[in-house]
Amino acid sequence: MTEFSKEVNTVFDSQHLKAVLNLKYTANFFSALGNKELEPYQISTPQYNILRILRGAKKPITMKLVKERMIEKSPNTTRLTDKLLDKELIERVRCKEDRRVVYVSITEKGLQLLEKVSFNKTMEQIERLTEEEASQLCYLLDKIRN
Amino acid sequence: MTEFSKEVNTVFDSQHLKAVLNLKYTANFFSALGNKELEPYQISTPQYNILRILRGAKKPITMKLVKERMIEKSPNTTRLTDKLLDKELIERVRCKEDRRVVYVSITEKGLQLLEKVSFNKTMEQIERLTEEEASQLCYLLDKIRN
DNA sequence: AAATAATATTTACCATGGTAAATAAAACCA
DNA sequence: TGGTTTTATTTACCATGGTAAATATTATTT
Repeated sequence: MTEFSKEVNTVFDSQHLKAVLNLKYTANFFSALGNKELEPYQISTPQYNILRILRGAKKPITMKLVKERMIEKSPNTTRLTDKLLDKELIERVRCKEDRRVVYVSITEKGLQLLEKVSFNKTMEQIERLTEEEASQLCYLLDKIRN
Repeated sequence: MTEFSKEVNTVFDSQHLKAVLNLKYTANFFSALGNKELEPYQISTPQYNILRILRGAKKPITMKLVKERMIEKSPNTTRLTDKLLDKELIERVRCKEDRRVVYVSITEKGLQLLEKVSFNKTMEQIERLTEEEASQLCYLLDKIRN
């Protein structure tokens, strides 16, 4: 019996509701694990994601594009990039042609940090599923949402 | 192609990592949906969960027990119960024998609120899975964690 | 009995997520 | 041109999650 099912059993009955709670519980489990793995590098998961996006872009991109590529919602992007700026992991430049626009890019220091991060524990965890099971999980998650 | 997979594809390759991101994305989807469904009642999901726990207990229980039965972590329980108190949905009494202990219980008003809430949209969503698929999802989530 | 340890709860602090409003600049239009 | 609308970004506000420290009270130990 996993921890979360203590309350579940007192309250819910169907497999469906159990699945949703299990979903949240498991997502939370992985978030916590991810945070733990990033702790040595002093950045948060959303900050890490922004660095990934910037590395993937291979050139300065607008805040707008960063926001679009993030899973989470927008106005916090400024706050997150502020912190990455403080740590000199990214750079921010205002566009000369259109002064509303701000370009963001990853610095050498940022790239080096990304090199160092490896989500070993997370990998270990998710590899408890076979490749086929992982696909099956994705299928079920897509189906439950769409 | 779902929204989140835009970034996924640029960055990750294996089914496993895709599954973890899908997991977070889907959990987030359901959180947002749940918040939306509770909005008319002016309580948050964690507040709702506390009410459920208190109704389930059928008698005043200690803060300690409330915390133990919650999925999320502890010290915020005080903050959450403060808000429920403001709305007169719960009551709090300090134990006379052991003055460290605080008992919490749900009020009539709290019970009535619980009666009214129905997670229709959430139910609709999760019923896109068959009973068997829901079980399978639970199985996979348990396996990936344990 | 006094000092110390343990327990229950609260408070403080910091980072996040989400909505809405504010700001600034450009585009559009009459 | 002057006024309005749109777009890009930022700021403000509020609720949450997590860790750690503070407080209050009880239990234990010497």
